Amino acid sequence: MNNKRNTIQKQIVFDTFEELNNHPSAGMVYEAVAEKYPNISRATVFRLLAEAADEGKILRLKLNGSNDRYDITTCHHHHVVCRECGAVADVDMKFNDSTLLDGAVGHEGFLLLEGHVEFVGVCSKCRNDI
Amino acid sequence: MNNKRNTIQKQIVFDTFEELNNHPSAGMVYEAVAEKYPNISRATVFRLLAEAADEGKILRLKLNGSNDRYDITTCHHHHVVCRECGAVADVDMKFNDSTLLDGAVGHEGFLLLEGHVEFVGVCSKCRNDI
DNA sequence: ACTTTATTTGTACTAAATCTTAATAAGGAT
DNA sequence: ATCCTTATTAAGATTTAGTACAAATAAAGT
Repeated sequence: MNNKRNTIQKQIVFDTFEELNNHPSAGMVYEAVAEKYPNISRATVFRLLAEAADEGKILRLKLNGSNDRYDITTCHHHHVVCRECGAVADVDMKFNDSTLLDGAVGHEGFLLLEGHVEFVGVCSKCRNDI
Repeated sequence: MNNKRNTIQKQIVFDTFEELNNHPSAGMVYEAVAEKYPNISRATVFRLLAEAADEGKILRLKLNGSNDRYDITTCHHHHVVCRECGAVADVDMKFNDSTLLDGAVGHEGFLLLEGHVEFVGVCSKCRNDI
C-alpha cells in the first residue's frame, strides 16, 4: 500500500506539465489544464505542483521577472531567462559545481553548499524579432 | 530643475534601507521605517523602492525562500542565501563574468548576456547554532 | 458492493504588491 | 515671505499569487 491515490486530476496536471515543457508557473499549468478539463479547481493544480516540489519530484524556481516556476528536471543545472519575453531554458555548465564554489570569495563567513546560475539572455525567437 | 522632490519620506526610507544593510524586502524596510515614522504609508515605501530599482539606483532580487529583496550594491556580483534563516550576503567570484558565460552549454539558442550565481549556504550564526 | 480515508472542490482567506484619488507639501516664481 | 504648480503622499481599494478549510467525492483495498 502506498496511501497515495491515482486521480484523473493528477494525471492531467502532470501530463500537461510535461507537455508544456516550458518551466511554467502554477497559473500557466492551470490555464492549460482548464482548457481540457474546465471543472478542475485552481487550488488542486497549485497544491499538486507544490506537493510534488516538496517531495523533490520537481523543482520550484524563483526567477527574475515572473512568479514561481516549476521545472521537471531535478538534477543540478542552471537557467537562462529571456530578457524580452521571459522564456526560460535549462543551461548546463562545462565545469562542475565545486569550481563554482571554489571561485566564490568574500561571502562573510557563510558555508557554501551549492550554486545555481541564472543567466540573462535573449531567446532565439526574440533574437529574430529584434 | 529636476522635477524630483526631496521628501522626508524618501530620506527616511533610503536612510533606513542603508542602515539595514541586509538585502531587505520592501516589507522589512517598511517595518523598520514605521518604528521611527509611524504615519508613513506602506504603499509609499513599496513605491519608492520599486521606483529606485526601475531607475537602476538599487537592485531588486528574487531569491529562494523569500519575497523580492532590494540590494544597495548595483555593480555585478552574486549572492548566498542561508538555508536555515534566509539571511542574504553578497558574494564575489574570482573569475570574471565571461568565464561564466563561456562555461555555459546547451542553452537552446539563447544569446547569453550575463550570469548571476545564487549560492545556498549556512550563515556564520546558524553554523554555530547547529 | 462496502468502507475507509485520500483527494478534490469551491470558497474564503492571507499576503505581497499595485492602483486610485483626494489631500499635502516641495521648491521655483513672484 | 507668500503664492502656485504639480510631484508626492496617505489611505484605502484592488489585484494577483498562493494557501487553508470543510463538505463532497471517489480510489482502492476488503
